[in-house]
Amino acid sequence: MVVDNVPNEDEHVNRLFHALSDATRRDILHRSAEGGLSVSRLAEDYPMSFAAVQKHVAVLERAGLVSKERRGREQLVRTEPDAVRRARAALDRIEDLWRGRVDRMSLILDEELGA
Amino acid sequence: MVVDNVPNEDEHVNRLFHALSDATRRDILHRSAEGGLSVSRLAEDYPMSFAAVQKHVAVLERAGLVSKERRGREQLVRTEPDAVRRARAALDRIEDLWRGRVDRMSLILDEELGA
DNA sequence: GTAACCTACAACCAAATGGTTGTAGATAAC
DNA sequence: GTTATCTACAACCATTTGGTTGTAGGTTAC
Repeated sequence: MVVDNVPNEDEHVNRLFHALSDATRRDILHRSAEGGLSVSRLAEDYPMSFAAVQKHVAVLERAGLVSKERRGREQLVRTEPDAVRRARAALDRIEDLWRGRVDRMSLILDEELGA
Repeated sequence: MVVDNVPNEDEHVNRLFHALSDATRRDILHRSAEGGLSVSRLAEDYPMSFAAVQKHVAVLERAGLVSKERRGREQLVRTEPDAVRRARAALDRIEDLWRGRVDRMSLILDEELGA
């Protein structure tokens, strides 16, 4: 049995892009990049229930794109720039392949295969 | 009423990231970046039916990430670099926002420490 | 203390997703 | 011409997703 509470890299990238595939979640990312917004504050601006926004934040959190910090009774959401950069790196790998940068590619492959 | 058979930008980005949120599809992208592979050729290497791979290619195609070119009885798949770049641009917007915040912060820090 | 607010989480539901098998149409090979 | 190959697409199924409402616990305000 594979230990899958320690997700592998593929699963992590899956979650990253899945989290980014929803306009509400991308908007939450944008707004939370500015500073710490509470979940209910975020929820005010979307045409859906508080619980729905809470779920969107949870998806972003599982993807590592945001983290939450408790302050009093509210939970402040802030985006994690490292995760955004990881997503970009995944796209870079695809783009590099297209450009035929085989040299950089083999380096990256080594990385990915853990060799 | 919004004309929505002409998908707006959000919908397009949704499809882009959704297409990227699956490891099989990312692998197809990687392999199709090298050159034109037929769908059945692609399908050989995945532990699923031909129809399943066909669906994955369709998802990539709807996202604009690949295009198909008929050659004889086979359909050659090749990745569209422009779409990959569009996805990166969406991430760049998020990252820019964050970087903007950091720049402002370092500015403030500079002021405080330097003045 | 009580009321109001913020969050967590469960239960439920419709729709989308990711897979399957099966059928059918074109093209290539023999 | 027949057969094999490649693709398209429909129908079906289990699971996930994205939304809802409802309940409960913690924190702040009065």
